Amino acid sequence: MSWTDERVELLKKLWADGLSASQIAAKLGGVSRNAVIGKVHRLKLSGRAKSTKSSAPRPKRTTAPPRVAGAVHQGGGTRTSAYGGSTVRGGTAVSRGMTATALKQSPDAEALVAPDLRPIEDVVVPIAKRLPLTELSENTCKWPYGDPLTDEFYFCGHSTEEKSPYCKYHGKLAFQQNERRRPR
DNA sequence: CCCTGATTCGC
DNA sequence: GCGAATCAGG
Repeated sequence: MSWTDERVELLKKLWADGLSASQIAAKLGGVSRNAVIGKVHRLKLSGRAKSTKSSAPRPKRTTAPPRVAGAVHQGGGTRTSAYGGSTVRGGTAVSRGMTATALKQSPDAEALVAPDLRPIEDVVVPIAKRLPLTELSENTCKWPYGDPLTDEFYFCGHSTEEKSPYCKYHGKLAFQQNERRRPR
């Protein structure tokens, strides 16, 4: 995505409105927050009220930072699928949830349907961050909410635990629900 | 840890 | 010019 006049105008407006770089990046789409910040600086419209620095001016770097080819940091651009084929303890929770919804015709399917995307017992899931797909990163929970075919579709977005596509709440829920399910 | 903006520098 | 990598701070 390139910086068209319109996108620059929107950037200026949102920046002036006090939105953070990542928020602006999300609204613009197709760019990372770094890209936004970089553009802001090039446009020379940084220095917005707040002063983060002042003490200890950043020393210049002498060694070039190592660059990893194909690496993706925050924000937009190339990104692997949220579903990515990654599994968690015997199957994706995503597919499990979808399967449960699709299996309504099965006699005892009711036991499968309702609870699947819901907290159980005293396990409380804090309010989801409701991130769109474009806002997910490697470390955001990819537990889906809503119907992918509607506008009401978003992801949990909490920080995930290491090596897990889900946050501690959804990783735990998926695990516990899986164990509770008794085949009869 | 999460986030923020700032900076450098390879492309 | 662009933006990832990195830094410094909250």
